[in-house]
Formats: sequence, structure tokens, C-alpha cells
Amino acid sequence: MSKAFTLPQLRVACSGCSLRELCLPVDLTDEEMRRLERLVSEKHAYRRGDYLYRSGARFDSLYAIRTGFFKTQVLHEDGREQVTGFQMAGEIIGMDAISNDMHTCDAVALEDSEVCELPFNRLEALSRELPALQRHLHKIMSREIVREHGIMLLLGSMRAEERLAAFLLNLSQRFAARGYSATVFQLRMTRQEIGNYLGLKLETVSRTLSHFQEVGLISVRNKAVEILDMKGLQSFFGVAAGPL
Amino acid sequence: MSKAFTLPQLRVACSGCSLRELCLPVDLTDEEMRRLERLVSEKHAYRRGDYLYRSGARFDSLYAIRTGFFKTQVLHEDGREQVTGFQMAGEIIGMDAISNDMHTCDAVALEDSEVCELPFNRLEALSRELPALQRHLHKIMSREIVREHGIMLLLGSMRAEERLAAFLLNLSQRFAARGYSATVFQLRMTRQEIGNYLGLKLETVSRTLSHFQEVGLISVRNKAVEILDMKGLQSFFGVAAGPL
DNA sequence: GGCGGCGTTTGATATATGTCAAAAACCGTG
DNA sequence: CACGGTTTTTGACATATATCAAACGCCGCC
Repeated sequence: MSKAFTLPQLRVACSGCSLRELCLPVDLTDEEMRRLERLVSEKHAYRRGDYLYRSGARFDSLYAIRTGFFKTQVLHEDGREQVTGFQMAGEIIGMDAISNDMHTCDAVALEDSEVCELPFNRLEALSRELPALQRHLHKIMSREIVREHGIMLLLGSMRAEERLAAFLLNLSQRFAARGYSATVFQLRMTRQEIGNYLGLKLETVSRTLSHFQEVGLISVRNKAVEILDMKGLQSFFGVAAGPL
Repeated sequence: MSKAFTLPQLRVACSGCSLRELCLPVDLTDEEMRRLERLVSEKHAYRRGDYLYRSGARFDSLYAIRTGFFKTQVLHEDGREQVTGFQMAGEIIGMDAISNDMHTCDAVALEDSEVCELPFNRLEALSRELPALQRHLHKIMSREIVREHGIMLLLGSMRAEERLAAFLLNLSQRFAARGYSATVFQLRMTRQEIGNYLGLKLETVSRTLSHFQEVGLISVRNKAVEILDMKGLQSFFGVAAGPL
């Protein structure tokens, strides 16, 4: 269990990580980078369906997603659930837990995934010494607030077609930012999970996707999606695809 | 303009501020408190309808509300607007702007109000030296993320009655936390603004409030509200009133 | 203190989305 | 490769909320 014996492939090497630019501040020196790497203690693997954390669990660490796909959700006691986000490689999750030293939502792997653990106390300590890291941490949290404003706008004022268009365009952008196709991709979540994110029933999600297909905006077959008319989708809700 | 000539009543004295416990970390020493007070450079007054900041404006400072009431909103280019929050004394606003050094929403005074300006660069610098302040800043941002999760749940899965009940109970709690009545208060916002917050049309807000009155849950006349049956309101959406 | 405009209430009607249901397609597992 | 359970699609129908409209009341300003 001593760190000295951690297997090489389980050690973290941020400096060589392809996600570096998504997940880290860009302007660290080599020495600063090494200090950060020492902090990122371990990598963990999760199978599809595994919980990364559960609501109510004690908070110790943030997590950087290295590979895979997660959803985060809050549950209402009567069983209703709201998906608060779908997270992919390079994104940091767990920030909601800082406020009460306790996780306030569940994080579930939607496919086999790996995460880097960032012990928060040590992250705070290091960010006191590295202003660039401190600023980066603040920006990540702020970005999450902005993202949620966008979802509030979506949930509060958009129609089903607009919500789905925004959702697909957002996924497209994020896949593109990671070097994948912006037009052809696999959904990792069910219609139900999409509905729980967008405030719609699964039947409405299904119908709306079918409708998009009928009018030639997309091709969809189960989880396989191809965007055929990006402009057409964008026109559904002004131009701003914004970060969802 | 020199700080030396700032009038005494415009200088900030956090240590004597009645909102201290809402807005500041609790465990600062006197010396640390003085350093923080020096940072909180100025107090500004706003009239009802004034903008504290606008979307797109450059970001320099967070603001602590000392007296009064604000709303924050994001605008969609087609004119739709989503109110992202109603903020009252002791709350900190502007954190969405950190991510891009630019405000991403408007903040508008709903009544005559005063705010304390917190220059963010200096706040970051000081929080590198005062771990308690650093932790507090992180908690405030995290709390905002949690609050927004709650609103996503509300917007994504609650019916109009549940949304209004949650809204009234949330206001009630926050007034109570500030020493005001939990049952009798004035709304500071219009039905339209409530609707833009809760994802409802103003007519639906009005009808739902009228209905609450008919069944004896509240008494409402224009902006004056009295909660007559707190338990009854709570039963609308489980028990969790949560921070909105 | 009266006028005018905004905010609110209430009614009648329209509609987007939810609900219920059944069949079809897909997927992991034995 | 077949089976059983889950996911998806599609249809018919129900309903919560939006839309349109008119009257009323409150409040600030002249």
C-alpha cells in the first residue's frame, strides 16, 4: 500500500497526459508540474454502472476523468431524479461536495472509466503556493456555475426540440475538442438519462430524435448518432451552443 | 479619490457588520480580519433597477450584498430570459465571471441596495495567505453549484405548485436566517420575474399563488405574502426545502 | 390628488408534453 | 446462438401549462 510500491502504470504522469490541456493550468513550470503530479496520488478504474461516489458520502477528493464517461445526478426522495451533467475525459467532478464536506450527488460511470484522484486538502495547500493552480481551480468552479446557468435557461425556457438540439451540439463540441468526430458519435446514456438531464420524458426524447431524423437533421439508430445538418440544428436555438 | 479621504461611513468595517456570519469565514483572528477589511475597498449604493454589472462586462470584483435585493439573469438572444437567482443581504455574487474574466449574466437591484466590493485579484492573493479565507471562498462557490443543482431538479421535474412552494419556503428560510419573520414578508420581485426564475409564465405564477390562498396555505395580496401553513407547503415536495 | 402605465388577476381556449400501452429492437449472458 | 430483460419506438389519449384577452388595482409622477 506504500506509495513507493505503486505500480508504474498506476502512477500518474500529468506531464505526459493527453488531457493535460483540458484539465490543468497551462502555465506551470516543470518543477511545479512535478509537484502537482505528486499530489495526484492515484488512478482508479471503474466499470460501467459503478459509483465513483454517492450522495452523502464524505468528501476527500476531486476527480479528473482520464478516460470514459460519467453522469452526476441528484435524487428526490420520491424517486424523481435529475441528471446534473454528463462528464467526459479531461473534466473535473466533485466540486459540489466542498460546501459541506459531503457529496451532494451521485456520480456513476456510464462506461468503463478511469479517474485521477485529487485529494482536496493537498490541492488547496498546493494552490496556496502556486497562483496559477489557484486561479485554475477557481476558473473550473466558475465554469461549472456558468454551465449550470445555461442548463437553467434550457430547462426554464426551451422547448423539447431546442433542448435536444442544444444537447447534441454540446456533445458534438466536446467530442471535437477531444479530437473525435464532431458529427459521428455514440451516445453513452439511455433516452431516460437524456430525459432526466433535459427535463423530458424518455418518450419525448425518442420522438424528438425521430423527428430530427425525419427532417434530415440527424441520423440516429439507438445510441449511434450522426449529425447531418449542423447549421440546421443550431438554428433551433439561436447560435449559442454554449457549454452544457 | 484617494482612499485616505474616503468618508468614514463609506469605509467598510466587516468586524462590526451584522452580516459577518453570513458572508465571512468565522475563524479569522482580529489581525486577519483587519487585512480582509482593508481589501474590501468600497461600498456602493444602487437604486432599484440599477445594474450592478452586465453580461459581457469585464470582471474585477465579487460583491457582497450589504443591504437590499438583487436578481441575476441570463438573456437569450431571442429575448427569453432566465433569472438565475435572487440574492439578498450577506450573499456574494459575481462568481460566474471568474471563468472568462467577464460577467456572463446581469445583476439588477430589485430595491435600493448597498454592496461591498471585493477586488478578486486581491481576494485571491489574501486567500493564499489565509487558509480559512481560501476554504471559505471555495465553500461559497461550491454552495452556489449545489444551489443550482437544486434549481435544476426543480426546473426539470417539479410541477408548478411544487416550484412555487419551494420558492416561498426558500425565501422564508432566508428571511428567517437574517432575523426577519419566516412567515410574513414582501416579495421584492414581480410575478414575471418569479416566473422567469421558476420556468413558468407569470399567469401560472399568479394562478398558483391564488390557489394556495384559496386552500389556506398562504395569504397573498400583491407583493405581501403571509405563510399560513408551513407544513402544508412543505408537504408539496417532500421535506427538503434546500438552499435555492 | 388625479392620471396613466405597469403589474396582477381571472377566464376561455390552445398546445406541447406527459401518460399509458404494446410491439419491436437490441444486448448481455448462459 | 437462443433467451430474457432492458431499451427504444410508436400510437392513442390525457393534462398541465401556455396563450390570448380583458378588467382591475396599485403606485409613482406630474
